[in-house]
Amino acid sequence: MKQLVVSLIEQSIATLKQSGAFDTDLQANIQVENTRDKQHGDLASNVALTLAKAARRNPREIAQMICDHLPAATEVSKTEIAGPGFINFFISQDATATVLNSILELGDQYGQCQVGADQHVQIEFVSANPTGPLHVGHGRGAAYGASLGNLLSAAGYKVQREYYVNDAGRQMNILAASVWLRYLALEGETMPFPSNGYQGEYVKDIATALHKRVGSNLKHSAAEVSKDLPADAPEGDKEAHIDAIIDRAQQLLGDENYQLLFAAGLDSIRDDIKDDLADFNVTFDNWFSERSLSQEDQIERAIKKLQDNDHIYEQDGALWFRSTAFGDDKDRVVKRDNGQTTYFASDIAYHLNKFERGFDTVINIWGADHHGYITRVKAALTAMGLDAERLVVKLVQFAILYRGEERVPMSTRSGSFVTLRELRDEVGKDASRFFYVTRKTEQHMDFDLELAKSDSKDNPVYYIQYAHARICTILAKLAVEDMTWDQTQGLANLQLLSETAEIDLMQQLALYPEVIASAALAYEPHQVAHYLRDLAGNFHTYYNAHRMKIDDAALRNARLTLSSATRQVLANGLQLLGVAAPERM
RNA sequence: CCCCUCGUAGUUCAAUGGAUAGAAUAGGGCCCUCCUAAGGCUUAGAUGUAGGUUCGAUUCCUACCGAGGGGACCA
Repeated sequence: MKQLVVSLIEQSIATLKQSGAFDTDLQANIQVENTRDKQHGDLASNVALTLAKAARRNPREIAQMICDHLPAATEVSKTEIAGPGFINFFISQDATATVLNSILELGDQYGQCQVGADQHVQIEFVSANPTGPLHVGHGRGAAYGASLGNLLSAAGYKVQREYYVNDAGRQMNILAASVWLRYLALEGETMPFPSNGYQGEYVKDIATALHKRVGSNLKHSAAEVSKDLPADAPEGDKEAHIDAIIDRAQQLLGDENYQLLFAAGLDSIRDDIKDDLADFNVTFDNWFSERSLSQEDQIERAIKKLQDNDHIYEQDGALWFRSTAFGDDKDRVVKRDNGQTTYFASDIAYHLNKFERGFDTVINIWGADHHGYITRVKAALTAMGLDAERLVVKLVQFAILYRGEERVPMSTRSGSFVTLRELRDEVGKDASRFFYVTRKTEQHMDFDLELAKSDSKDNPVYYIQYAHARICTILAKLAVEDMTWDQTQGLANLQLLSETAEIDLMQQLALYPEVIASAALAYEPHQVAHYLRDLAGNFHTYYNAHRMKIDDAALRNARLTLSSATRQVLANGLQLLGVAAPERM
């Protein structure tokens, strides 16, 4: 419809140029937008305002000229000039109602579009360290990434969803050591738990499972383990203390048994995260192991690539990437003087790997605490001869948790956090998903657990689901009143849908494909959430004002057809957000 | 000190540079002999401060104030 109006305006301007009223070289940038206020018609263009300067006339005069020369179109019932020079278009009821044909024909495909043009996009998100269960802080990134993936798919992109498993770093060794100490305790070998170890109950659970499986095979005496360890905090250095325990574990257990221990922690937590996310309706196509990078020499290869391009230098025994040449604040170490590559080096290799897999666009969803990495990662990509523009980093601001007035402190290490699982149990999957994804990612958000738990009516997701369920119930209970719904008859009688509420609802339904395209291009699923809220509101208003189960068969069929189309769009939108569309509530 | 994000009704959030800044909740007042009142109607209420860019700024730029997060040969 927008396209039609644009072309009408184009034709009018062309006519005016031919008649000499406008200069032939006048360039018109024709924008047509949906009006916010129905008094301004259905579509509006500001073209006259933008032409005012070039044409040296006042905007209202130009608008009048354009209106006078618009070709006739049955879809447009009326045009008006308003305000400073807007041209408002009123769309006929007939043209509006045709959207119901599309919706019912396309079903769950309605709203899909091809703005993605089959481009391959990878979305990497969550990627939390597998050192403990996900907490509510991860929930936002999970909800956003999953919804974005669905949205981009609907918009015609080929999407791969990936989780980067940080299974290579020191934190994983700390986890292994933590599991070991809990395991030893089960064997009666107790020693003080390191202040820097992972203290959560889940570590004990992993130890218990491990103990059940391997018996005493990993046992060493507490005296042996704790002999000559550097002091823990507060007297000593907690980092040196935990590192010494890790070294001790590797010495005493040997490589094979240490790997067994390590894998027990990693596998258990990764599987748990996988289940946790699946229950949150978040699934991945690929779980990418950081360790696979070093096993396949990809890190060395990435560093070599930077070296070949002359962006690496040696200083103080370490290898540095000259990222300042690409706008970074300081140069970054990729290989330490002890020969170990840094986390950043893994990141470079990982991103090189991603681009080598042939994605047109690579999207990283990162927590706001990672913003400092954007510049350096993009610098590395550029230095390796890749187009850094193809890496899109979306930062997700933290959700600040409240319990009523009180702020909930969050810390993984101390084990004092609200897990995502607890949130789901308390608030519910649908409400949590919707709550997270209703805000745009840049917005800092307050998450009040008390509010979310205590009274679920405060959450608009139920309002939308309720609209869906209402329609389902109406259709399901027709038989009780000896009534039928004939969709073909309904579509043949769409001209009967002339109430304001009906026209508003149809117009809202017609907007859905635009919302999908717009939300996808902006990477903003929250647009869909807000749209659904509005759509549900339109339906509730309609429902309260007019009856659908009525004796007049023609009108009944038409109204039920409209309701059914509304149900379809609500279901399609909720599906994108990973929220259920219940048939009754 | 430097960098990033954000400041909009009492509260939680919207608003491709456009017309009278929208919802939801909380507060006033109404609507179930009627398809689900988890609903509807109605009323009241907001752009942190100061400049700039222009026909027009919540939106773009600068400074300041306030909130959150970064600034390792840690991951």
